[in-house]
Amino acid sequence: MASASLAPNVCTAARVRKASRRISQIYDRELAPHDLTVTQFGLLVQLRAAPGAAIGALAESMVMDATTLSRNLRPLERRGLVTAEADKDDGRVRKLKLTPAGRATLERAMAGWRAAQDQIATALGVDETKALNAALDRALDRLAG
Amino acid sequence: MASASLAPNVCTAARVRKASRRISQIYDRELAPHDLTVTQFGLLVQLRAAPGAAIGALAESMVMDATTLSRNLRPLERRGLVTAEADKDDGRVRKLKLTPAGRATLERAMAGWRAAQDQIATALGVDETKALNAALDRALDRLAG
DNA sequence: TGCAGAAGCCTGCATATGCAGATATCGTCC
DNA sequence: GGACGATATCTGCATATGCAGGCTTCTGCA
Repeated sequence: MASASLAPNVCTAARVRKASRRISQIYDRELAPHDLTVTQFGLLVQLRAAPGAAIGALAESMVMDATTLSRNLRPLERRGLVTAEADKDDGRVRKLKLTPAGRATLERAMAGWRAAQDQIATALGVDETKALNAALDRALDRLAG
Repeated sequence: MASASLAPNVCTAARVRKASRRISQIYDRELAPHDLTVTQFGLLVQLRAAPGAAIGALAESMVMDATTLSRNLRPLERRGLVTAEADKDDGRVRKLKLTPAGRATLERAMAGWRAAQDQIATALGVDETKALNAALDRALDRLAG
């Protein structure tokens, strides 16, 4: 019988973390010529889709701690790709927006993103990629917390 | 037709990174009472399975940069859970081993790991969990590089 | 033997991640 | 109007992650 010491062989965390590292590497390398990490690219995409979002709401939608997001924004603000101005109605809230430079950088970086996405699709196959995406979506939905 | 601006909606990186954050959080919280992160727990498990492993080989098996692994070992060495001694035959190599304290810590932490694993299995269901694990394994295999 | 290239590991740099706790603001209840 | 709890964000701390570049050691070939 399988002993308890073999248990970590079925560890979901080990797998998803490995996959995250590997896949992040692929995207990071394609995005590097555009001076963006995959994290930063994702933030810009989110902000383009939801201009004026607050940090807390954005953090929740990205399944990320608000403090992490707050700090991840720092390099983008410093480079002038994102601005954060106080909400008129609620002094606690910082409303995030893409600057024109941020929008332009995102446009250019899209080519790198597509290249990375193609690498994944080529390696896994289109169907397997879709299946993986769907499985991850289901997991995220069920683990929402 | 779907415009290019919607493309990131099908981004595999965003999904796997979100899932990694969420799942890591679950494991980290269960392992925290044992003073281990999920990364550290994983390292101890690997070293128990492959005593005397070198950093490079271990890094490759964990799909992790060798420099990252090197630094991740630091807290474990400092706490006396892991030792690294020079290889007799090759002065470049550091052979990693679990100390008795490391082994004992791992034993105790196994309960936390099981609790986290149970949370995943309960939320996703056993079949879905197996399917997700299998999909991640396939992806890691195809993306090996 | 000696040297050139490879291999293994490290440091420096920058970002990524989350928890605990602090601060400021808002809303509400009295 | 003021106190109190809730909310939004930030700081301090520690670990996690990978790239560029450097040092030491090994290996193979001349």
